[in-house]
Amino acid sequence: MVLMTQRTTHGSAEGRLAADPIAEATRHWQDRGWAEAAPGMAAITSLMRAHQIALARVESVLKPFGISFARYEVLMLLHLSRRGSLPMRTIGSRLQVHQTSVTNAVDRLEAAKLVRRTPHPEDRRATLVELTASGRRLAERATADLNEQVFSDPGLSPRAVTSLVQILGQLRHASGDF
Amino acid sequence: MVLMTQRTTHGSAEGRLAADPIAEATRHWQDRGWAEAAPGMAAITSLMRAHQIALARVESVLKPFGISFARYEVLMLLHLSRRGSLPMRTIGSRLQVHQTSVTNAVDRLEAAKLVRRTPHPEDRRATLVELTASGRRLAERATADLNEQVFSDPGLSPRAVTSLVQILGQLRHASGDF
DNA sequence: CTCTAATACTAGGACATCCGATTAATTGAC
DNA sequence: GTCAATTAATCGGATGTCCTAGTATTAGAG
Repeated sequence: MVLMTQRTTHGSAEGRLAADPIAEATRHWQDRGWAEAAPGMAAITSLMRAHQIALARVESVLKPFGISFARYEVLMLLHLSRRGSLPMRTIGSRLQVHQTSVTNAVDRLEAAKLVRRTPHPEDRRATLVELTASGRRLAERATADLNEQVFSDPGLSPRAVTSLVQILGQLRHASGDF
Repeated sequence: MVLMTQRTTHGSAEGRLAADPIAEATRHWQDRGWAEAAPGMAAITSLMRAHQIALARVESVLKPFGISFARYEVLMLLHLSRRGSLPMRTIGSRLQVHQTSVTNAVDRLEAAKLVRRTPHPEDRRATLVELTASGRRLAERATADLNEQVFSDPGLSPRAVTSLVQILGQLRHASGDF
């Protein structure tokens, strides 16, 4: 997930920490005459790696609850909705994932009795996904832990956090995310 | 991948574009008394979504070459190495992925004759992965396309790109990535 | 009202990732 | 030197994501 590099181990004794893989990749790009694309490569590669790190942190907190981040998102989407229920289709749109991923997540959540599938009253093609009492409890407890263990201290200064959200917002906007 | 929100469709005529899902999530967090964790939640959620977008862009460029980004990374790692070959183990360390993911990627690359497995001359436990001529050509062509279609214009101003790399660098560093 | 087009979901398959367990080979301690 | 601990790979299994159908059901055109 980090794209080439060169963990320079030359340095001193007992293999001191490797250099930043992304800085090394940038150097490679420049040496090969791709200087114009180097910053973009570094940005995207950083994004991939940071995502991997953040996801791992989040999943480790959710692990005790027996759910993945994907399933947590479905749970919270329902939890924060007025009725505590939404059509499958809507869940996919809000989370921006493929329909089949929703089917998959809901299958597992339903097996764990955290949600329940109900026929949509007005559209017989559709299925409503409804939070169960235990699903709601789990969503609240998981959020408390996530807020405490990850979101309250994401590993960046408040300024950096704001800046990051702003920049990624630009990127998302440029891709029609909103 | 975006965590709750509420695609406000209230507005005007023909359902105007939804509001930013992450801004909405932030509002929900604040309304529920989780203000302290809201920025971190927004940052991590933005990261997840931006990653998804960036990955999709990259994969669409690589698709014609018949490889995924994961396999492209392995190819480039070998391409940029001195000998054009590396032990499986090293590939996993550089890319920061599990050993089994490397086995998986190399299996597919080898099936496509883009790399070749060779016994390590000094350590019989290890296996060297070596780039084939066609693997090297593909790496160069894929990089040319990636540089041109994605990295040269990642969807952010040069200033934002620099800032992003810097901030994600902090985050990676805080997680011991380098 | 009827028939085609669009929509909602599920099924099955391809990939990628991680984890735990297993096999083979190398290291290091006594 | 010999044996336990460590290290390198692979295998099988669980998840998650996307894609391509395929099945219902609803909507819209005529």
